[in-house]
Amino acid sequence: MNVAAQEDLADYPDAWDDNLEWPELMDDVVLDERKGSYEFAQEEGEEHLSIRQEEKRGDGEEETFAADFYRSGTDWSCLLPADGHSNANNHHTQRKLKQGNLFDIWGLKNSKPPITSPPPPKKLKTQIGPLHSNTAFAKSTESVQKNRPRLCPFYKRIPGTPFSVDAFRYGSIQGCSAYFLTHFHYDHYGGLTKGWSHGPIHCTPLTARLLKLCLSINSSFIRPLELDTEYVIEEVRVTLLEANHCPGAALIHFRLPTGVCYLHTGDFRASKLMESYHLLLNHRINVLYLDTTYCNPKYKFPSKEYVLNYVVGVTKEFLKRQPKTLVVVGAYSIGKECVYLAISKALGAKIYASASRRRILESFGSSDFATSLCKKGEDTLLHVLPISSLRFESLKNYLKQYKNQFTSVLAFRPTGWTYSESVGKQLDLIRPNSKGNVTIYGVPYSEHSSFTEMKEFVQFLKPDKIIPTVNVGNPANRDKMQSYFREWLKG
DNA sequence: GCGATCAGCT
DNA sequence: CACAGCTGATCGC
Repeated sequence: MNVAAQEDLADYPDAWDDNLEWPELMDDVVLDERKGSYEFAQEEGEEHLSIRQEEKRGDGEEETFAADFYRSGTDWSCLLPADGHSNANNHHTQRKLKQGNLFDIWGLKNSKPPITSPPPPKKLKTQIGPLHSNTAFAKSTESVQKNRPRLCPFYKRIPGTPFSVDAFRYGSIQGCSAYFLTHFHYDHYGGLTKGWSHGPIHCTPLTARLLKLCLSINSSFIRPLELDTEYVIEEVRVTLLEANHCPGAALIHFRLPTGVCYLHTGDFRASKLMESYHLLLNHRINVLYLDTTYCNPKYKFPSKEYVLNYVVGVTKEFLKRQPKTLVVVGAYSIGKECVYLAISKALGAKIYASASRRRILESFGSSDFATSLCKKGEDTLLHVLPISSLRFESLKNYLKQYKNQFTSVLAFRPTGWTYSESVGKQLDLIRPNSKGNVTIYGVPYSEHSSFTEMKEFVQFLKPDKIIPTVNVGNPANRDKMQSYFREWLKG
């Protein structure tokens, strides 16, 4: 998930009212009138304007994100089309499009020319006036003045429970006595520091180890929960399920004493295997908190296996032509390990990783890493590096360290990004970017669901209600996603 | 001086 | 736009 998107939502008044009372699931909802004044920065003024318009549309009734979802019940059609969206759309056409072209990143030939747009308005620091001063979140006036106050967005709380999910950046959350962490990625654990003392953190045993290893979280606040095991926490039955994301990532299934069931996907890549999870087969999900990272049909990518095959094939071919090649795989802290494991197994090569990365990989407790990691770069042709170092200049310099053994670099940048309608599964169309003796392949290895995978998962699950947790920062996006959900679940 | 946080960047 | 951060600057202690 993206931090900026979260921030966008954090700016969305309704989404972070800590005092928001959770409505009964299917009841009509009238949310409290928002109080407090806002001074919106120039920077995000347009966004806020569109939000405010949205709030005000209708006959004096509030039309907010939370209200939309909680009013909707099982009837998707009651989500009214927005009148005020021309504004939002305008805003988007004006937004700067400075994204690197993904065709370039993947080295695809049929690169579209970049869309030109007028330069964005100058950014100004956001300043928000006294806001939610009646909540536990209103920090000292100075910090409120200087930093935007951050209140837990409503979609990070589980109604009818004292639980929050992936919400550590908001200090002590009022009414929250158990904090859940779906997986160990910064945008989900952000805010956790070794001084954490706001309540117990529930997560998988692997994530628990990383909390201690990397963040020095006090063990007394960590509650490891085994996968596929039901725990009763605060009278709620809680079960973690494998999420097919990064190591230790879990879906969280909540079953309340009332029988109401929630599924929070955290970040996940939906798969057919999940359709055999007993909990998902046997209990109707009332609300699905869905990782909507790629909730757009333009996001298509092949299966992981397909991409791994491709990577191994490219590597073998390359080594035939250039036997003295150093193979580099880019990676974040955790995730995408399969890319270098696949190469390692195919070539029978050890994997070099920095000491800090080895500590993390070894903590996974997997026999794969126990046997395949090595401590010295000279001992193998296969290295894992931070994905940020996969640039020509950096790799050229890196190669110099090993100039006695290697004369060229073949690097893979696994990314979930794609927006190609035409490429789809045609990995043959991927072309590397080369400069001198450094070759970089961007490959579509994703640890989030493709649009189709997401759709099939939702259609299998048939939840009463879906709350997207990603890309919810602007109304147009939310409406678009809701219309997909409606389409998927109709009939 | 240190850790935490933030804007900007990829 | 977004992945999941990283970097360097700034803030608070």
